[in-house]
Amino acid sequence: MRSFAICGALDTTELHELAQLTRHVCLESEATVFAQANIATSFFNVHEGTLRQYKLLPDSRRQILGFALPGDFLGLSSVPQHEFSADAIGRVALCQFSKESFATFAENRPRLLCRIIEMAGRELARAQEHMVSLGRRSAEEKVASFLIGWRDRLSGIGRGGEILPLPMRRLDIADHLGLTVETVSRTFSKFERNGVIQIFAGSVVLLDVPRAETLSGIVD
Amino acid sequence: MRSFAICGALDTTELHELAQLTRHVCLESEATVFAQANIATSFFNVHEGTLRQYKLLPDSRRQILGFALPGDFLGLSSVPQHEFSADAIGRVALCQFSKESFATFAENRPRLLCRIIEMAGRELARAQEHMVSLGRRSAEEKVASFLIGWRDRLSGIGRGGEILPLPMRRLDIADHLGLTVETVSRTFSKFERNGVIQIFAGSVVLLDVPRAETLSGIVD
DNA sequence: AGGTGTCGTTGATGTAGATCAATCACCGGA
DNA sequence: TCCGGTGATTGATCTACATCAACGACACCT
Repeated sequence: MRSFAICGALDTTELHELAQLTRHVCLESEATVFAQANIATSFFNVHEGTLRQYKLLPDSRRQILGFALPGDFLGLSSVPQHEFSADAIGRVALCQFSKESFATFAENRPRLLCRIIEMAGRELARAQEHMVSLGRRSAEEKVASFLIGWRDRLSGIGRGGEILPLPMRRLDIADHLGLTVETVSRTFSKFERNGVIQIFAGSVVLLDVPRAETLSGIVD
Repeated sequence: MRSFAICGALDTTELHELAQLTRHVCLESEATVFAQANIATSFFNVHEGTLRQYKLLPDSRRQILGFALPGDFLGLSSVPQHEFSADAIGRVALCQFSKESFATFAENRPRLLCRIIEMAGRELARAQEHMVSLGRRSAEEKVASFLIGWRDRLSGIGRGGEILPLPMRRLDIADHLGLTVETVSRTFSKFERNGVIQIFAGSVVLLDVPRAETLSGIVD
């Protein structure tokens, strides 16, 4: 439970009470947590692993909205149906709450509600930053800022380190950045040729962070 | 005050109390409400008019995140600085609250907090839908889905009607959709040629909504 | 009325990234 | 061991949209 990001807003008694409402779920790779347009009956909290959250167009084009990591909240929706789909990249452990019982629990706990607002704000900020990438950055800038952003998120949950794991496939990165696999692959190769990164199976090493930051268009 | 979207969560006494914290502000066209990276000291609620919310890259590329309309909340941020800039498109009337005093007021009013969570969820959903446009839709689809979405938002606040006002300039639409002015203009012209819309200064009429919906890629 | 600035539109041309296609590495199963 | 499937990479070609350029319609000022 200690990885549950909203727990900071709860005391020991409350934590115990919340634990009563929690169901622990483990998912195999590629398993679906929920699908777009399904009725949302549960919230989820990521305990371990990585998920992709995505929307599909009728002709099966896909936009990956983001990747969820431990501590992230899933299914916070203002409408009864899920607005997007979510599935597991590799094995994933989740905490599941019924929407109803969680709502009852949270209803009269302002500190918890404030924490949720704060998390929603953070998520919105990430979405906005991503809109900049999708709308106004070149392929190189998209890939570079993705790598920097991914590294920062991982360090934010204490998973920082020399090697940067990339559990998602190239196609996922492409569908996240509004590019094709080929362009993502070419950009990775180019970065490696230029000594910015080193590519391994399922991970990269950021050899030249300042360079990557420049390429990402964060700095002038 | 009645247009304040969060008011539904308050009783008459509370409304009165909140009114004490409110400062009414009027802005001329092009006036800035707040700028990216400025310290956020206030929340705003749009009372009348339209605003653009945008992020700038160092080289002055711009991504318009969205347009704010009456009832919308501005400045809900998880960090002390504003994450984006906001300025007026035409004359705008706002309600301003100091962040601090609003926080104190909201702190122990769970119903209000829930309302804010709901609004944040709605905003996040809009952002996600927009990511699909930016990442995976063609220029035509972007423009068509923008028109449909704009119409729906206006009807949602009781401003629906035959003619669809577009207070923002073509450049704003371009920076919103990740296109250039020229492409937006060409697409508008094409739609008009094909009898989908009729163009006027500052507005359009949607002549063929089903067609526009098809073009937007919402339907097959 | 003439001058100046902004905005929208249209045309000609260029290019970043998509599409099409082939190859290679890797893995799990027969 | 061979074989089929998936993912990553690279090359050749194509195209949607950007870029560059020009012009017309207004609005505002003097």
